Amino acid sequence: MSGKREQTKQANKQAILDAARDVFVKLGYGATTVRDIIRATDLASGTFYNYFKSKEEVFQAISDENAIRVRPRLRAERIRARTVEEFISGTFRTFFDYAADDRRTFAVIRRNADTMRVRMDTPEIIAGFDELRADLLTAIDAGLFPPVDADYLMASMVGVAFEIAEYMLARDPIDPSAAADFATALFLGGLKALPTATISREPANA
Amino acid sequence: MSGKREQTKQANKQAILDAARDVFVKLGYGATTVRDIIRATDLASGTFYNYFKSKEEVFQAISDENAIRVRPRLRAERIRARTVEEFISGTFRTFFDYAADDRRTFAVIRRNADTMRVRMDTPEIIAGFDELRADLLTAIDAGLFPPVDADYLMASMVGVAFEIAEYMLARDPIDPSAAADFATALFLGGLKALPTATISREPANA
Amino acid sequence: MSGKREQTKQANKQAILDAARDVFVKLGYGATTVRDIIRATDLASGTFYNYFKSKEEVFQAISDENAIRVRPRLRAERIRARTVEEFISGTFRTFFDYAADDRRTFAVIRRNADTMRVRMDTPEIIAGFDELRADLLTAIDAGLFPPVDADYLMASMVGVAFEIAEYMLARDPIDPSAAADFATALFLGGLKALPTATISREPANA
Amino acid sequence: MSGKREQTKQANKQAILDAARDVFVKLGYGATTVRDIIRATDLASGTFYNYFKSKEEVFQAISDENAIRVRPRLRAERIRARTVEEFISGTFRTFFDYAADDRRTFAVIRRNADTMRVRMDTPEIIAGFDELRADLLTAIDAGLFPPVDADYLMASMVGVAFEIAEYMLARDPIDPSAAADFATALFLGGLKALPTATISREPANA
DNA sequence: GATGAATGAGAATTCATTCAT
DNA sequence: TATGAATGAATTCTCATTCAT
Repeated sequence: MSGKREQTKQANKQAILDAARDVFVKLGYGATTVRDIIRATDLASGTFYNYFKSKEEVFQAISDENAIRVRPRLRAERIRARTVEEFISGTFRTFFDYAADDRRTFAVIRRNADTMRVRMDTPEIIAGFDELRADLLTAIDAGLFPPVDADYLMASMVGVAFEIAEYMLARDPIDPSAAADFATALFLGGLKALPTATISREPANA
Repeated sequence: MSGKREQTKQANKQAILDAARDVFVKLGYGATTVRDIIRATDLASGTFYNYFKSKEEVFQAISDENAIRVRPRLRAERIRARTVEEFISGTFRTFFDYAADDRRTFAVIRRNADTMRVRMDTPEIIAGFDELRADLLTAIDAGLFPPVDADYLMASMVGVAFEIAEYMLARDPIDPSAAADFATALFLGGLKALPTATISREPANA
Repeated sequence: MSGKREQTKQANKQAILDAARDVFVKLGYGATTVRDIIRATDLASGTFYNYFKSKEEVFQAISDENAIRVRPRLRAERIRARTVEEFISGTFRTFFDYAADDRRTFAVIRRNADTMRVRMDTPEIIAGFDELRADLLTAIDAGLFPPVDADYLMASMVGVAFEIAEYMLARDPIDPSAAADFATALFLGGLKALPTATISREPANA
Repeated sequence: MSGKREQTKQANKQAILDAARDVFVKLGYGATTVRDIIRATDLASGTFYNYFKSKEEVFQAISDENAIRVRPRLRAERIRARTVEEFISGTFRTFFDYAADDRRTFAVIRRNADTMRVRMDTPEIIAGFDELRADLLTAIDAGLFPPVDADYLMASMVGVAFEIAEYMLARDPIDPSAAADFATALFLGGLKALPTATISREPANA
């Protein structure tokens, strides 16, 4: 299971994943072909099929790899939360920290092409949304949250998280903490609770 | 200008757009080919190219058509707004009404493929985001809004609008008013201002 | 036959021929399409077919137009010739003068593309070759020429004329007289009769 | 390097070249499509593109293959030449021998289509012209030739060689020796040095 | 398992030509 | 006659996938 053979196998698989991530970011998912991915490795075309069935599968593997990495952290934050504040701020903080850390992979699912902007949610990511929803329901049951529409609340958190992340990553320096503060304040107190800022007139370009 | 010739041209162009919208919804943008679109019309393959250069162009035409239709309405709402409440609620109400009305087109840009969920923002849509941002800045200048981070606030509104719309459209009956109330309350007062609801345990499937 | 209608017809036909000549020179015969020719006029595509059946026909019309223009001159020179010298020098002189005058059209049949060099002989041009051959036979019969292989002599004259013309047109200034002198001397006395020249080491690039 | 794989590759490439040559001769370069070439092999369409990018590339490969074969022979003749006679006669003799030997390939670059006659010179052929020009300059420097216009002399030899070859190949029997004698005599002594012949009144049809 | 050439279905696109206006 | 959009056959070319080595 961990002989030399096994090592090569792992190395090949990883080489494909790494190459694919780069190519997806560069060309976009739609325009990427299996050939493009292979060309970005030093493997032969046939070898690809020893590891993946299609570019879809590679894409999911990359995307899942990350969802799987961040989901448990998000869960842990929410389970540990004793107050609404902790639930909300823990979730956003973890998410933005992760997005900042792993922004190359983030770029795979959230791509700004020449003209179009695309966001792709894989099953694993969507499962993360369901998890959030379930945790919200649990929190409502526990009396932590008022009995609000859990779908819409989940949707709101997801929408704010992904959309702000986009603009956060376009800034220099990248400041996940500020992003988390903003989102948290919004959810806890609405507009009037938001941190005030020096306003920039530059056009946003995420 | 309105001879039989001109009429036929308009009809053909519209036939392609209609067919394309259907095919995009059915197969997803990525999987759709120009051939698929042509096959869904009763036109000859060459005719497609008299009107569009590629499926990208058709997609943009469809997407833009709608952005162009809803953007002025959104602007009007925001310009008319005399209070924060009007600004926020007017924006969401208009957006969700539009999404409910034109949900077929909405499905084109926000599509649930076999497994993946994709959202695509065309330049025209993105221009709508910039417009919102500009209006927020104006409102801040006018003292209507506190001086908050306009990019993040715009991002939050966009994220919440698109994400809630998704779940709203999955419900029966579709209730844009409730969606608008939810989003508005969130932005005006945060979580504790949200309308309470009878909680459904069914999994959300947007 | 010469009403306004007739004038327009002639003008249209000429417009097509002119445009075609330009396009043939620019793109080469092979790469040129009927659409390219039409685009270079301000006529509609259908109009083309009122005048020509295909690009082949246009090409031939252009090529023939010229062959028809120069062939009688060549004939006249040869018929008038009372000596071998007059026959040879008259032929070359007329040919090179024509090539220099009408070099734009000459470029249509003798094109230097990026990499390849192409020469195309239309039936009208080939008929000109046959005419030369016939005149040579007449001259042999008349005792003007020795009884040599008329085909090969004709071929030699044609080969020398077209090939030298190529290089002549690449020079600045273009000197048809020098070209004619060279070719004439070669045919009358061979190498040792050739005019001596200051030798240029620059690579020839015809 | 010479496994079964490598053998198959060579065989496939050659099969394409052979098929292409046949098709070019049959249909003419202009009318030939990549499909035509593929159809003339028993390979799959995609295979063509493993070896060549376009019909242009195949054409050049065929044409170059031959230019490369004959050029060294021509050079050798000219370098070995100790007199003008040897230079001229060696060049023509070698050229006409080659044309007679390899007349199938010769037909590719000098083709009589339905109506038009086309001659195409690829870069490799043109390089052969430059080589001749360089050798002429060397010979002039060496005092072998008088200081004549090397471009025009080269052009004359090329023109005569290709044009006579055309008619030579149309005869039965094909007699490269006679062709060489004719061309050599022309260049050495002009018209009056040409071999006399029994005159045929049949129209030449090259 | 790795290789990489062969495969051939099928996608995009062009283009000559027609024909209703 | 002129127009120019529609036509659809035909062509180029790509690409996922297979399979002999």
